[in-house]
Amino acid sequence: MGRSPCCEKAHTNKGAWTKEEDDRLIAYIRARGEGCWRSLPKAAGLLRCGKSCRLRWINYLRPDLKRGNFTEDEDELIIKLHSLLGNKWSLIAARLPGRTDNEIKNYWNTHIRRKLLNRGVDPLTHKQLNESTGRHVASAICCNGVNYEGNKEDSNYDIKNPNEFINKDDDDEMKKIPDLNLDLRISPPTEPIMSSSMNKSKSKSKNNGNGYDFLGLESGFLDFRSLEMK
DNA sequence: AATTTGTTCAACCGCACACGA
DNA sequence: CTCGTGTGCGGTTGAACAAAT
Repeated sequence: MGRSPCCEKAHTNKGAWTKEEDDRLIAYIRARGEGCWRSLPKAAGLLRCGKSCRLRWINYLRPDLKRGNFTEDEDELIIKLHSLLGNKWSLIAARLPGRTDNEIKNYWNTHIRRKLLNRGVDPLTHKQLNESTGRHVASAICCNGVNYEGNKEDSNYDIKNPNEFINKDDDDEMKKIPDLNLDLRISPPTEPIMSSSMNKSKSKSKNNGNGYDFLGLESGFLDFRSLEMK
């Protein structure tokens, strides 16, 4: 019934990784490098499927990961990039050094979405809720399971009259980012950069001087300044 | 102190795509 | 061109923890 499993699941561990498994994976990748995820578990002596190993490495074990809280700048960058790219978490992550798509996705769902709603912005459309259709307003509020009328943090939000939404802190914050024009586009990248960056998976694993070209700072393609405002 | 409810985030799942045979 | 395989992505789940009752 259904598809066959992505890999041999008999005799594979699931759930949280142990310290020992982490150590084995790190040691193996240090010695052999990334790639060949399907065969890696066996070679590394891990009872995990390749996908699980890849995810663990990318999201947690990679040495270039920046752990810890997101900064205000990162928040704003994520919001801006999401308005451009939608739920393309991997593309957004590529522009945030040391952050993973999974981390950003989680952060979006737990923090930023709420933050935007507090500002009266629909996280789906990035438009003011009062500019959205009634359906959008309803979905943004109801489907996120957030009750604004009962939320202390959202005391400035009048659900009956989003036009009246005022938040001094957010107003100050908007002054810090006056260029947050959500009607954005990305200027066409130059050819060689485009080909290297868009040729994602393969080039990524082979671009292995010391890992990834986060932010595209080396290539220049992903430089935030290349985001062009209308 | 015990229980319930809410939140966070690591990990899983299935699909889509790229690529080589 | 088709098919099989490997990889990456985005959505979802659920365990662990925190806060509220």
